[in-house]
Amino acid sequence: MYNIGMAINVKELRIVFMGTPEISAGLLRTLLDNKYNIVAVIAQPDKPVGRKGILQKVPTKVVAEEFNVPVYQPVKIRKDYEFLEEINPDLILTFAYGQIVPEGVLNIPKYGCLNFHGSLLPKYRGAAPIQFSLINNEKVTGVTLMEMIKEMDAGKMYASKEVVIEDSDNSTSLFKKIETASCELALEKLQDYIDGKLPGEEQDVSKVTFCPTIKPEEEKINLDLSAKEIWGWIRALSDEPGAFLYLNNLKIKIFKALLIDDNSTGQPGEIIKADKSGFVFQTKCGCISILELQKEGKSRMDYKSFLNGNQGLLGKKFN
RNA sequence: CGCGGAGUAGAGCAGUGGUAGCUCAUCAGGCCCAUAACCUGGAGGUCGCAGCGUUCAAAUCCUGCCUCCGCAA
Repeated sequence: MYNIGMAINVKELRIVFMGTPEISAGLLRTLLDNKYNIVAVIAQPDKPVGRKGILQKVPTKVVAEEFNVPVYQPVKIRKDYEFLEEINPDLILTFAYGQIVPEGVLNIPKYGCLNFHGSLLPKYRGAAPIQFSLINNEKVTGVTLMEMIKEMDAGKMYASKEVVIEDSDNSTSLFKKIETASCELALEKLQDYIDGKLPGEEQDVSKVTFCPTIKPEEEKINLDLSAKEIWGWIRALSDEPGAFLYLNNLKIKIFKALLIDDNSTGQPGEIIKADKSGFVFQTKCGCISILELQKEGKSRMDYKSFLNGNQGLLGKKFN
């Protein structure tokens, strides 16, 4: 559709990269390592991090500075994007930027705006696709290279790459896998896109699902759910921020667990085993074996260490 | 100065003034068809750092600092 017959190397195009977190920084680094001409990086403003509230550079900014690429961090891109006109990009790539990109921006680059989305669209449009693929115990997810349009995550899909979810995966490992897949997808398909070889496929509206951001109150494990669903939440919230339950009024974060069975019934939250052979609690339907956890005020530890210092838990209940 | 918890053997904890203890792990030996089970014995800590603080006596009280963690942002 663009310049067919006239070879244009994607690496010669002026590309603006928009993204903020670690996963985005990984893709940015790959593009820079492969000599893509990133002329600017747009990221969320730096935010205070940690107990002390120290201002920390966002991950994409760190990478950009390493390669001497100018960084822009508008508080509201919706209102503040005239600087892009001067940069005059040919193409904009976005991956987990964190703000809605206004239509005014979408119209600037001649080759348009592409987004990397961490799911196989049309499933899991929205903010937390990677976490929700775990919450819903998906076996396969992936990353989709898509056209950005006004409606969020609704544009044409140009290419995608599948990622297999193992039982041992959690959010941290799955983010890493998606990051790797995104890098491969970029290197394999961006040139094809520029060459006009990717027609793009409209999303099947009947198959669209959405995933909202996870609210802090959802980090508390809901004992009305089945063991399988709880297991999904534990994996989705691990290693950060950690799904938790209360035991004796103390917050216990569960970082790693196993689904032991998904049909036994009993008192939800009751600890039915607490010895060397395991630390298991019952749910409404099935039970879960805790492998790594953290008591509030303490650091993360394996279940054997925890039980060593916290004896007599058999029969007690999480709530 | 946002609130709070904690730093004692490799790990998890107890120990709020008087010669440092428990559980697990570890090592040696024993029992057993066998064992992650059980029995016996051993090794392993200047009790986060500093004050040459208070005291006849400090892990324990006081002062300052460092580090880790939960919450709030």
